[in-house]
Amino acid sequence: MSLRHGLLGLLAEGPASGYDLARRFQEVLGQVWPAQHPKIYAELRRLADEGLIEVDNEGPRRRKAYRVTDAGLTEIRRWLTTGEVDHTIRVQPLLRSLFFWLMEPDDLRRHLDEEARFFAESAARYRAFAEAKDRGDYGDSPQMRSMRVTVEAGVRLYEALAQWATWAAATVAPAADRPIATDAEVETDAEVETEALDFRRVPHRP
Amino acid sequence: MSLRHGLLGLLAEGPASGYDLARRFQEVLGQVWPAQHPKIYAELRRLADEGLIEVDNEGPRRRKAYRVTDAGLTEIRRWLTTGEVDHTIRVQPLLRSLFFWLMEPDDLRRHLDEEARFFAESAARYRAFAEAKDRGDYGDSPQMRSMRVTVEAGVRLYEALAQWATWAAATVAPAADRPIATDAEVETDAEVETEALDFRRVPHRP
DNA sequence: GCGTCACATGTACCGTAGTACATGTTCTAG
DNA sequence: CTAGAACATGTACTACGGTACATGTGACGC
Repeated sequence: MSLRHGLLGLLAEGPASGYDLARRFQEVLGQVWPAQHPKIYAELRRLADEGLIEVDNEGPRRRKAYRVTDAGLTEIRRWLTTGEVDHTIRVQPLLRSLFFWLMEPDDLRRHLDEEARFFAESAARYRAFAEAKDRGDYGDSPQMRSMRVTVEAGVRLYEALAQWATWAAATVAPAADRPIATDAEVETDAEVETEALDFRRVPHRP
Repeated sequence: MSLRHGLLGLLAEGPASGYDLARRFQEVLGQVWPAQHPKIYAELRRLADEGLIEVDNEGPRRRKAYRVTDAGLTEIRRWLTTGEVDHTIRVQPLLRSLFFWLMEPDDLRRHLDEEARFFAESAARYRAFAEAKDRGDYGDSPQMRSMRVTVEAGVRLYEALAQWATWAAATVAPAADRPIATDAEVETDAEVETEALDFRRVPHRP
């Protein structure tokens, strides 16, 4: 039931259409909280039925933008302050790691290398945004400050995973032909060529 | 479709009943990959229908233990080496953090303190197990070595989250009446009173 | 001998996530 | 002026996870 509150929260920043919200979800939360447009449109209708949001304006191409109502604002605040936090972290690579003992050392090594690279790239992408934000590239609204905090979590989480994968490769399937890397050496500073995340607000084109 | 492979992987360690598997999922993966017994029993039947597992023995109280077949072993190996890795990390606290700007500073501070405490405790619990393992408390099977790797990820992930929450509290809602903590100071070494995780193999009582 | 706990397995239902498919509209580049 | 991209919204179906409910069995203490 988080999609519901995710939408409510995004709408609290300003009116947006289902299409806008789908894109924002994808850009900002793509790796962290995927949501498909069919679900978004359906949920928006339900939220509107319950009076938590209402149509703000209708634009070209059947575009329909919504805004939160007072009831909606109350609800998202209630969820944030008194709602149960779901602490499960569903990370498939962790599940897989339980079964590493079933893999051929070569396959495992290759697998962990790829994982490390992927996580390091993700971390670098998030860090690039964090740094842009800290330079002031995106202004300094309260929403931006919150997003900065979210992005920081992304950076830390992906860095942790990248370093874990590297550590795991050295621990579980040490290669004779390469030096065992230590955590310090694998700092994910990454000169990785990263396509920058676009966290800018979706412009409202009414 | 990870439950399927999770069960296959656990059964690769040795025969077990649905009940055993439910308990192991809960103990080992409770916070990371929850799975309820109804789903487990259903999936076991499906796996048996497809010939990936078969009944090993039937015990008292309708107990039915399964073991993997060769086909099942092949399948789990295939999944591990060539199956697509799902890299989404679904962490509700991250979603929530996007909306921190909607919270009262006091509520937010309280919230982040609680989160930090929770994550630190989780990290400490996993670390306690990791240390026990490193002392040799649980023997040294290949499975145990894999589990050690999984647990290491848990430790790192929860530590990262704990430090993030503490950092966020200091960044987003700094309290006038308390010093701003730095990352270094909040090392999650935690003298937290933790109930140790029980990672021992579920004994087979036929 | 009886109550209670842990063992052990299941059915039924609901809500949500994901995928495939379908459709109409405006803008822009050639 | 037309092809294609991007905008914009939806339906239908499938897979999956979670909760509630239901039932039977063996062990153990009192």
